[in-house]
Amino acid sequence: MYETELKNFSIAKIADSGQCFRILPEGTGYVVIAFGKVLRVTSAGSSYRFSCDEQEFKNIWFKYFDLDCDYEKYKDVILPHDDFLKEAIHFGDGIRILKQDPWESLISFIISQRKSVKAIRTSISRLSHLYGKNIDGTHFSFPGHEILAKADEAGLRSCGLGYRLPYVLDAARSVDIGYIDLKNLGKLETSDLLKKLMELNGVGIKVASCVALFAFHRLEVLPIDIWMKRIIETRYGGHFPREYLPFAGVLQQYMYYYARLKNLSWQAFDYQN
DNA sequence: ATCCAGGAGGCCC
DNA sequence: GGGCCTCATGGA
Repeated sequence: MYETELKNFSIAKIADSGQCFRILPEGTGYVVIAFGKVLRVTSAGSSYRFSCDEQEFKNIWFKYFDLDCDYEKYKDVILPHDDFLKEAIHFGDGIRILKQDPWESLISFIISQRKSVKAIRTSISRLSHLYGKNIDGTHFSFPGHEILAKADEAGLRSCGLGYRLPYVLDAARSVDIGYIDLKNLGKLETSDLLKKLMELNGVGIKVASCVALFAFHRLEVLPIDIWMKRIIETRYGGHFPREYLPFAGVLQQYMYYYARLKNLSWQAFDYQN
């Protein structure tokens, strides 16, 4: 058990921010399944309790939650008349950009295309139960590439992958044979990282951007999904403000969370697909 | 029941 | 390079 006070940290908001799919409400708190481990998180007054010792917290979870980054500073970059971002950052205070496992992120966001966050969670949960390791009796690790590369199609189909099934298989095989070396991708410049990821069938600019942002912490990358398209179109006249570009990924996360959870209306916005 | 979802590939021009 | 069309399926 490790207990600590944390600023700008909300496990609930992070769990529902659409960047990760295996932080789930359980009991009075949340359970995080990552790196083959299970971490329980509960709030205790103004502090948080984590179900691990101090050493594990500092070795693994401190980095994962990006706790050495000060998120208060993003309030200072809001442009004078940008009430939308002001609202979004206020509403989403506590969100952080995680540093997730690149392999799990890659497969997760390949699966994510044209799926709701809820449906993505379901697919990844099934995938883990079917091919992952039993960690503690009830939670299963995300399966490694060596397992998925040899997975049977019937099993994969039962995970609800739909037309993304060959994409997942191809990616697993590409990583398994070393065509994609995830350990070394982090050394690449962002544009080269995106290019390399997009060599995979089923990985376009949006999925590559999510992996770059949520696993490789490239905060300048701006993933544009249907929600961000609507936001940019209706709130920013079709162009994401260039003043925000150096950390567009972070600001985008507040906007996405705000729009999705407030279920904003888009007036006459008719953009679809 | 009908529509939507953290999109991408394959055409065609 | 941009404009359409299609893709399988869970969730609301």
